[in-house]
Amino acid sequence: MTPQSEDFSAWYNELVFKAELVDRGPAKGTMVIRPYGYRLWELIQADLDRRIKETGHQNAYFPLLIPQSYLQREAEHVEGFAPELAVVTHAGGKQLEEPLIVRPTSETVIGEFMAKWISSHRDLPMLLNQWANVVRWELRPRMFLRTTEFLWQEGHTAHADEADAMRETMLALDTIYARTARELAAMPVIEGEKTPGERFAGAARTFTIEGMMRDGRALQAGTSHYMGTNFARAFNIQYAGEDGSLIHAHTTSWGMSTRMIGGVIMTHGDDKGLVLPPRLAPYQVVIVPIGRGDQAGEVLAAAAALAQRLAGAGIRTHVDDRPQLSPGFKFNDWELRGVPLRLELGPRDLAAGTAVMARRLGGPKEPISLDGAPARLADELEAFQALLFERATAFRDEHTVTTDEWDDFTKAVATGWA
RNA sequence: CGGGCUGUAGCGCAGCUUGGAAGCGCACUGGCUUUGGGUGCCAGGGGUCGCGGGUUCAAAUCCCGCCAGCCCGACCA
Repeated sequence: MTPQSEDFSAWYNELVFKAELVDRGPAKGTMVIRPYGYRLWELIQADLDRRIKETGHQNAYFPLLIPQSYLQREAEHVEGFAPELAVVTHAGGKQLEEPLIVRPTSETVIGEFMAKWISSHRDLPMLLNQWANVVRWELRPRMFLRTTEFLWQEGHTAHADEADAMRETMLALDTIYARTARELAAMPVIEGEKTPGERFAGAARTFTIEGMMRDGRALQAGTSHYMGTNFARAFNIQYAGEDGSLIHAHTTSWGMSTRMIGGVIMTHGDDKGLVLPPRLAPYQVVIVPIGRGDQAGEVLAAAAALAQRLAGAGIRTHVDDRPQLSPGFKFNDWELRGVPLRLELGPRDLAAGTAVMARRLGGPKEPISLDGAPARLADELEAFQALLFERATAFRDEHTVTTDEWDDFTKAVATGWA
C-alpha cells in the first residue's frame, strides 16, 4: 500500500478497497458498502440515533422523490442545489408532467408537511429526524467523503422563535455531533461557524464540526443549520401565537453522513491500514488460533470458548478460523482492517493458560491470562480508545491554526476535503 | 468543462514500436505440504483483448470514429 507520507490520497483510495469497506458502484460516483464497512455505519447510526432520541427527537420518513416545484420555492436553496440534482423525467413509460427530483436533502418536502401539521404554538417545537439516502451529482466523487449517493440522518425542526431554534442548532452541533465524534470516533473535532460564502443554501447560519485528518487538512464531519424563517416563508410554516396572530416558525436542519467513516479512516489510519477506535470497531478483539493437525481441534475449541466468554462480557469478538491461511497472513490482514486488539492462541499458550495479546498500534506483545481475559481486555479497549483520542488531539494541536487565523482555516477547509 | 493517463482473466499488469497460436503475477478450484509475522509444490478452470468501422491472406498490435474509467484542477451550497 502507498505510504501516507508519499501520497495520502492514494493511501486512502487503496485502503478503502483493501480493507473491504467498499466496492465501486456501477453508476459513476456510487459506492457499494460491503458488510465490514456497513457495520461501521451501523455502529455510528446506533450511537447517533440514541443521542437524537435522548434529546427529544422522533424518527419519521419522507419520500425519496420530490416534485421539482418544491425545490423552486426557496430561491437560494434551488440555486445552490440545481447543478447537482438527479431528475426523473420519465416513469411508467411516459414523460412526467412535472419532473421529480431525487432528494439531495429534504428541507423542502419536510417543510411542506410541517406547514400542514403545525398550526398552533402548542405544536412547537416539532423535532423530527429521518434516516435516509440522498443523491447529489458531485463532479469529483471520493469513497465515503463525497459519493453520488450517500446515507445520512437529517434532523429537521421547527420552533416558535429564533432563540429556541438557535438553542436547537447548537444542541445538534454540540450535544449530538461533537460528542458522537469525540466519544465514539475518538475524533477531537472543532466546532465553529462557517463563513457566509460557505453557508448551506437557504440557511441563515451554518455551523460545523471539523476534524483534523492525518495529512493536516480539515474535514467537515457534521453540519447544523439555523434557517431563520427562510423555509417557513417558502412553505408557509405558520402558527397562531398565544395572542392569536400568525407567526412564521424558525427552522433548523442538521446532518451527519457516511462521510464520517472517511473521517475515522483519515483521523486514525496509518501505513499498515485502518486503526479503528474500539467503540466503533466491528470486531474489537480477533482471536487467531495457531496450530494444526492434532492440536487444531483443541486450539479451536479453546478459541471458541474464549470468544464466548468475551462476547458475554460485551466485547465484539471474532475467531479467525480460516484453515488455509497462515497466522502471519492473518496478523497482517487484521491490522489492515484496524482491529484494536489481537489474541494469538496456540498450544504453548494453552499449556500456560495464557494468550498473546497484540495491540494495533504496536508495542511489545504480551501474554495475558485466559482466566482474567474479559476484564483485562475490556480495560485495554478503554485505554486504546482514550489513547487514540489523545494521539489525535496532539496531532490536531500541532496542525491547527489559531482563531485569529480562522479565515485562513476555513479557506483551507474549503480547498481541502470539505 | 480544462489538463494528464488508462482500457487485455476477479485484481494488478506485460505484449502493441516491427501484424503471424493471448501471456505473467496474485486470486480462484482439486490434491499434497505447511502454520508463533504475508507457506511451498503439483495439476486445473477462467478471455467478445472497451465498442464500431477500415486496411490486410492475417489485427490485442496499423488507421478512423466513438465510449468508459481513473488522477490533477474548477464545483462541493
